[in-house]
Amino acid sequence: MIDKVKLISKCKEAGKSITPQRLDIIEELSRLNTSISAYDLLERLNNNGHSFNISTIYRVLDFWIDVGVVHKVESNNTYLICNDSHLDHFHVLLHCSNCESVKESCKTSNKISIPNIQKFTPKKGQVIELHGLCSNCS
Amino acid sequence: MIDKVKLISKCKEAGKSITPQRLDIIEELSRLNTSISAYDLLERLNNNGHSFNISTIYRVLDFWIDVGVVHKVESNNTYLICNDSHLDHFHVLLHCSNCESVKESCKTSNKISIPNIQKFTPKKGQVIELHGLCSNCS
DNA sequence: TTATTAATGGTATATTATTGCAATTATTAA
DNA sequence: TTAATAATTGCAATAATATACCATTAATAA
Repeated sequence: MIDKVKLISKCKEAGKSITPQRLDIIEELSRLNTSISAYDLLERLNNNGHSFNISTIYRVLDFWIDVGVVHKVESNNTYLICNDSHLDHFHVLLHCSNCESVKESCKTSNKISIPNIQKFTPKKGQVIELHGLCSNCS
Repeated sequence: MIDKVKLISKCKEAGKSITPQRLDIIEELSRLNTSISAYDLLERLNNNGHSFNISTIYRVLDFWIDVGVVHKVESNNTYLICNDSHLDHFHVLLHCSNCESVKESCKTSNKISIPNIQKFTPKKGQVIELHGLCSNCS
């Protein structure tokens, strides 16, 4: 489960406020151990007593992405809670082609190294998706 | 412009055949120097005398992705012709957050290095998208 | 408290992608 | 070559993902 105190302090740092909806949605996401689509998250929440609208889900996910607590997994349009929001290294998402799980590699020793490419300046803290086979499936 | 002879030989290797539609579509893609969405590609083609259906565009793009000649840019749902289909290294797409261009880094010296992460086995030849500022915009 | 700003709900709609089936084209077998 | 078979394409419908707009509600500041 997510650490609410930590969340609140992150929001304060970013000058943003937590609302009940934002808390409910991030808590639901934190119950999962893999990524989920916006519509599936909506369904889970609404089957569980809530009655969110899809636009709220997208807005709240974007809010948490802004704060640095959620990543969007671009290759399958799902959303994943972020274990580690340090901005000084890349976040590596490991996407298993077999079981479809997406996990974040959070060991700092696993820093990916990217050479200076054609004078391109990579953004700090960005997400890099790697596809392959996870330890269970390989 | 794309090298047709090379394309044909790649298809043969993969046991696939080239059709007029497949050629027309890949030729249009090769006229661009950045990535394009499926619907925009459809519009360009159809403004230019063709009358493709969107499903053909998607199917043909998937065909070329299979052959290794096209990459899908997952972060903005566009498609990019591939300069370099070697399967033994990662393809790095440089996505400029300012001018929105997407270019492939094709120098082999620019190999990205990824450590062994949690016993994860990365797929050969996969595409890695990097976001940042290109040389023009930084 | 009142004014102002921010967030949410609801609907409509935009964007991206796939499916099923018929028609056409290409390939293979006879 | 012709018939049979397989692959591809066209077309329409629809699924899946995401955003825009505006009214309402909640939070914050004066």
